Amino acid sequence: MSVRTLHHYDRIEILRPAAISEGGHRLYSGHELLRLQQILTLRYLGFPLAQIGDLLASMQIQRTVVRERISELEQIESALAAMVDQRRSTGEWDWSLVVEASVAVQGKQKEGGFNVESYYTPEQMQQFRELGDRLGPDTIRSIEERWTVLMAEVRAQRNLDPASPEARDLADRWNALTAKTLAHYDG
Amino acid sequence: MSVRTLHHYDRIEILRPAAISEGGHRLYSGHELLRLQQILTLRYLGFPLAQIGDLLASMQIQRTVVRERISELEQIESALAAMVDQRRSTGEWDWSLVVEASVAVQGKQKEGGFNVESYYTPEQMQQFRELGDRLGPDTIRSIEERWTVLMAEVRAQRNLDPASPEARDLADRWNALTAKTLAHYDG
DNA sequence: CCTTGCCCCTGACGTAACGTCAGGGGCTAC
DNA sequence: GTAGCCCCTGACGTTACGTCAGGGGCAAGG
Repeated sequence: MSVRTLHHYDRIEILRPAAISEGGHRLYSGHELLRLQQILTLRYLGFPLAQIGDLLASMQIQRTVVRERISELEQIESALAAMVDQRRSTGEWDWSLVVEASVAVQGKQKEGGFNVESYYTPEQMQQFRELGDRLGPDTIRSIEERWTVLMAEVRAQRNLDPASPEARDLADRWNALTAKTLAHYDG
Repeated sequence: MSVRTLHHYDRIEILRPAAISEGGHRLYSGHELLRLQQILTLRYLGFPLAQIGDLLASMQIQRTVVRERISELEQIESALAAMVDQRRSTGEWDWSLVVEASVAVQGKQKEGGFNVESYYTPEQMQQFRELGDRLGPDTIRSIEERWTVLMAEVRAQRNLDPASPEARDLADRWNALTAKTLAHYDG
């Protein structure tokens, strides 16, 4: 990376410094380095810099949504585990725990099934619509397809130990899937 | 390929049309298509267009030299074969064929061994020096290294049937070796 | 023969992703 | 405090084309 490249990314607003020193120097933190890493990956895959900002924003939203979904699943699982453990140790159902688990399952899954729509807030859906306008229908459709795959994987793994490496490495897997997804645009 | 790309390659003089019609249209033949294929390969490997013209010129010279070398080896081989065949059929040495074979071997191999220098004419060496000035010492050195490898392969294969697919496909192998060679510049 | 439609021509200017240069300032070390 | 190295900004340069405008070739069909 050259300094001029950082200037360029700053000017086109895909990577801003975390802060600017009194002397006017750009200051970057680890967060910016991570973002830079993502930018370089997308650039290597042939994306124009002008699109990369929007792509990363889109992925950031999706990532947030997936993380929320995981924590929801963890809550459901712990509620169910508490209910079953109680029954196993006492031989009796603790009906308050049963109700709590029911609320967790019903409340989180809502219409049941894995309806993607229900996991986005209205504000997020609006953001997606605006992104869709900027990126074009084909691009956004392809992104959504790939994310459906990730959703399926998350669902398939929800019975795993939340403390397992699989669960902990989800961020890494997200990166890998992102790379795989984007590789298809390049072909 | 866009028309504008062809205009561009014409302007920077790396691919000229074979002819120009009365109406001013560029006319390309199979020869130009082959050259275009080479240009696109080099471009894919990351070479700037400005260098590609010189690189192709350099390779064209080397290719000619290698082809001459092959025909020399074929002559030597046929002279030796005639000599041995004669001895095998008559039981006697035909001394005129022995002399002919000796002249072929001595005359073509000159100082003996596989001294690259001895296979270039003074004009060709001069062309190389001029190319070296334009391309820089590192580039030309790397090209020469790779071509030494090709020379070794040619030498190793000189006992093969000249009509064999190996000999006939030398042009293809040249292309493959070129691609491999150039890939190293890219790394 | 002439129009229609598609392609080609040239020159000028635009674009992406930086690099280079010039003029000026920050920071650390001796 | 000053030398040396890095950073700043703005302006212009570079590569490999793309786009646009104005004008013409050329084959098919009326």
